[in-house]
Amino acid sequence: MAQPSRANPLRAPSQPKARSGRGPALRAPLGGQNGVRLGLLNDTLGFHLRLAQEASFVAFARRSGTCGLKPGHFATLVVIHENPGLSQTALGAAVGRDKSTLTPRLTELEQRGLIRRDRAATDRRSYALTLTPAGEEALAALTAHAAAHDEALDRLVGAENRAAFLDALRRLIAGLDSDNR
Amino acid sequence: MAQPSRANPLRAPSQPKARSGRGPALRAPLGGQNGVRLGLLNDTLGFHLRLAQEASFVAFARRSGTCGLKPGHFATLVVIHENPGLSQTALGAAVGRDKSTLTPRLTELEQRGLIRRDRAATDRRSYALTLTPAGEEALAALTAHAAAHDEALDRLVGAENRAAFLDALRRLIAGLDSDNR
DNA sequence: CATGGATCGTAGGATATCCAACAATTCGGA
DNA sequence: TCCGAATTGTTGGATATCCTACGATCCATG
Repeated sequence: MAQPSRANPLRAPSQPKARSGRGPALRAPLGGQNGVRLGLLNDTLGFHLRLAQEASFVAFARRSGTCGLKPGHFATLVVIHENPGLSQTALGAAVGRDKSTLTPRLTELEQRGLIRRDRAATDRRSYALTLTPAGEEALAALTAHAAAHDEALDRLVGAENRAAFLDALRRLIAGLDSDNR
Repeated sequence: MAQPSRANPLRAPSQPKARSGRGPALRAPLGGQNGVRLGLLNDTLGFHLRLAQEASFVAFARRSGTCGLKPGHFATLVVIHENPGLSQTALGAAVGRDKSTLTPRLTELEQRGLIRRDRAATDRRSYALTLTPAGEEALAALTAHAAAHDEALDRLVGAENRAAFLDALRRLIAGLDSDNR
């Protein structure tokens, strides 16, 4: 049976129409606050995990973009800072990216003068990654953005829930990671 | 100052070496359980959100792959099932994907006979999406996988924490989404 | 000290995703 | 009624990511 399709909340978001046309396009509210029913999805951890992560990613990108660096660069710089001399493979394992994904990212960071890739003396296959002074500066700037970002997340999660929330995420990571290999 | 690099836990994961070489490659534990320090990342919601989401995605993909469908297909089918006749744009808004991303996905689902795209009578620009009987069957199979998956997530999060965890995710989605546009 | 298996970083191919631009269509005002 | 603005789905270009394959290198075992 075909939908009556009159005053049908399912057809198109049909925004209030008034927009001061700046930037890309207004995105419709996610998670089915449109009048679109999500059914099973409504009570599913996995789906909400995805939406929350993507929203967080975009929000962080908006902040960090002001200094010409994207979210992926942040984790990269932090880990190099914390572990000077580590290899690309080890870096990838730590930040959760394939080593082949890091190749162009590190090339770019090197060309921008933020990191150094020295051939490791003890193993000439690998590079020893370090931050340059400029890299440390960039990291400091990014760190400020990251702090502000995580504060925003904290406010949404609620300070009293933060620890439990983070623990739950850690359990998911540890538990699923052991499955995923 | 160059790293001494002897007994240096930062160089390479250097797995226990014994592997029964099957499948792709063993992935090193994420989240810096390698001996690699994560520094700031260690206490950051955003970073853990990303790792948890990706792990969940991969885990679900492994389940759903057994019936030839990927995670993205699940949300698509659920929402069409719940909202027969909706448009591609409305679907995209609900599942959090750009309409142009859905074009090839819907084309594929249509070719596999799982959905129908009828031109909407009232608006000939848009399609009215519905599930075919085969699509309903596929959805049923996927739903079983999804249920098992979310049970696995529930176990890791802890039944007593589930509601609070989900609420926190919802607050993040709602709060960040309003920023991200 | 040879040699085969493991590991390093890179290159290439495949996918998924976004945004911008487009033709077709709809809709709201003059 | 007519026209400009908005919307629909598609296309094309740009990224980010993964996996596989590869040459170079390392290392454990003979």
